Amino acid sequence: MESDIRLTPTSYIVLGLVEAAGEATPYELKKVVAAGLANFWTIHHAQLYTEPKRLAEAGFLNERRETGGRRRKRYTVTEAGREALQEWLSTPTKTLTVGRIPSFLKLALGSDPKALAENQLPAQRRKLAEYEALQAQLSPEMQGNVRIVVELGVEMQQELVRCWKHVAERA
Amino acid sequence: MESDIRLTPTSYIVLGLVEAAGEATPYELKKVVAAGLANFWTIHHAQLYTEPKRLAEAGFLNERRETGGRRRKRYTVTEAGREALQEWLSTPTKTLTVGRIPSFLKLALGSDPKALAENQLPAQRRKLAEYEALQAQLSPEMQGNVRIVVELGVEMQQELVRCWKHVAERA
DNA sequence: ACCGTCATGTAATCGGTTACATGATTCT
DNA sequence: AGAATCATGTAACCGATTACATGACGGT
Repeated sequence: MESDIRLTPTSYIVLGLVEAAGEATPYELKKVVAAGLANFWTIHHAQLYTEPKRLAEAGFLNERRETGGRRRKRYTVTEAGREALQEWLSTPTKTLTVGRIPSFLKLALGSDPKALAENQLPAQRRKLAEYEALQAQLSPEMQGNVRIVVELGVEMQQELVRCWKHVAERA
Repeated sequence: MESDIRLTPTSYIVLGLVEAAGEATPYELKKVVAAGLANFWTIHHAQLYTEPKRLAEAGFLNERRETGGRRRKRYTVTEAGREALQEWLSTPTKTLTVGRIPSFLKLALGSDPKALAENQLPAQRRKLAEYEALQAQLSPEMQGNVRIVVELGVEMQQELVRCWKHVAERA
């Protein structure tokens, strides 16, 4: 019950997903992540095993081991976990910038704008198409914020395409 | 001369900045970073000491120690370093998505959209104003890509503001 | 019964972050 | 001279990434 661990975004992802599922195994989390979150936040399957363990040791999750079959671990959030999550959810974020955009970094470090844009633009367009496809096949009665987040993701991708178009046009 | 280290974005930042400066000490790099790059890529001063050392050991930088005064280390890029940098600069990036956006993550994990937007929007607007101020005071004959990158940064920030406006309006 | 894939983890590594510590300059 | 700040690094920690390894299940 070392309750004083540092909670990272990964922690809140686990807390949030377990909370939403009611109860979950790491593998189930993995599938949920792959189904959407993975599109705008990298998270590796190993973390979905180590992080719940960490959170359980700190008292934010309950860990229960199955007795039969695969004897896998099932997690539920504790009261403390729910509180920590709610507190985080209701606090505005400190970092207000878009994260790291590798292609912009290349530009900043001296890439030839024209050449880079010519490579980047089509790739960026393909990615946008992917996102829009994802958005299209979202079941209409999909509840909650998922729809909104996907929409925002599409908007950001459109903006990226626009950015590279500008660079390309700048001759 | 262990030439087989992994080169991370941080590596290329160091290579690129040293290349641009011709020769530099970690502290000089720190100042250059603070002057611009820091706005869209986090990098800690400790890395500006450890990373050049790593790169020097791998043969991508030359390390020369001052004899007098502070006896600090001055770095220049080697031919190998220049090649590695150029190769990276001319390769299109694999990651085509905007990086991690913490506020979007909160939304995805169940934040109340309305409430979050009301907090996020003004903060996001302030950040945008900062960027625009930075852009305005960019000396007009500032060479190369710096101007472009700052411009793209502003565009992305504007997009973020638009995103949160949409969320807010969605009632 | 066997094989391939799905499922479930652990271990090792490594870069990024936080903390600490000390040596030069500059200012009063 | 002493204080404050600037400059220069090292050390410890820790989370994220990569690799490895094994067990269960479904199909043939």
